[in-house]
Amino acid sequence: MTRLPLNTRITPSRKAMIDIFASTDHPLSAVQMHKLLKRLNINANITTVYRELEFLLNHTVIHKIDISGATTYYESSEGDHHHHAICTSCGNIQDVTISDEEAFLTNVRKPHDFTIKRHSVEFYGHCGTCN
Amino acid sequence: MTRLPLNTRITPSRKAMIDIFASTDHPLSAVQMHKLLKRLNINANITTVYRELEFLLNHTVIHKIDISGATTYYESSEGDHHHHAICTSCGNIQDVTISDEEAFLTNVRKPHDFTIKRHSVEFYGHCGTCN
DNA sequence: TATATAATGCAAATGAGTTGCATTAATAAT
DNA sequence: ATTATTAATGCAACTCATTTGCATTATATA
Ligand SMILES: [Mn+2]
Ligand SMILES: [Mn+2]
Ligand SMILES: [Zn+2]
Ligand SMILES: [Zn+2]
Repeated sequence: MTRLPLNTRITPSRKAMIDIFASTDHPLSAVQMHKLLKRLNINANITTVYRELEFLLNHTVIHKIDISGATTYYESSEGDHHHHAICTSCGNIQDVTISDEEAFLTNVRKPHDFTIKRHSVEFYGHCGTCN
Repeated sequence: MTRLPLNTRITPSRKAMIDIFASTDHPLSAVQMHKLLKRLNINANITTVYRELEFLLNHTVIHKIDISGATTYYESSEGDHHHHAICTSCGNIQDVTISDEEAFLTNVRKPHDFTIKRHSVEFYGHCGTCN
């Protein structure tokens, strides 16, 4: 929850994107966000969407969900730390938590002198409807 | 270690790529592999390299290392299961093992009805020389 | 109301990876 | 050894996500 810089201007697309991320539990791609904005009659350019995603990432309002060989998704940084399960058949993304993630991290035998800043954990497989 | 199909032809670039992966502990990108082949006087087209990587992936000779916002790397499937630490400053990739990974997996609270086929774990931060 | 500059639109560029198609070459069959 | 089959390849063109340069617009501030 870093504060946004004081020189940050509240533009319609920025406000809308922040609101959308805050009010949905579902990850979104840049293109999906672009379409959502259109539906709200906010006709931002896709470039603007990408730039705003970058901005929100930089200020930890959102974070990335990297999917192997596919488009990047983004979701709000609100809520507890968690990871994702991605269906390789339909692309469906679901939340995954690791109970006692502390223990998991202490079991990581990281390279000598490596300082871990963040980690990324994804599970790939088939969701209920694709099984 | 799935067998390669019986109709698989042993071409110079295929043999070289298999050998290279088998004899190095270092992950390689498609472009790096392409350059390595050149140095061995094997002038395969970059398309051929991509196609061969796909082939070797399909037959589990190698596997992917997905790096957030960067080029994909590949490494041999030989050796014990492990993960990676990626330096966000210099791109250096190092192996990471999780002791008692069994425990880690049993602590994963996966979505109901989701069948996990594989998982991906990466650590991002700064390596020794970039600290 | 005027000013500074953050944000935007648009077109063009980038970069990784993919695809279609004609050609070549590894292997099996004769 | 020769021929036939088809896997593998080269090349150019393409796709797709994302980025960049630059001129223009609009938000916040004075
Ligand atoms: Mn999530
Ligand atoms: Mn490795
Ligand atoms: Zn599914
Ligand atoms: Zn480094």
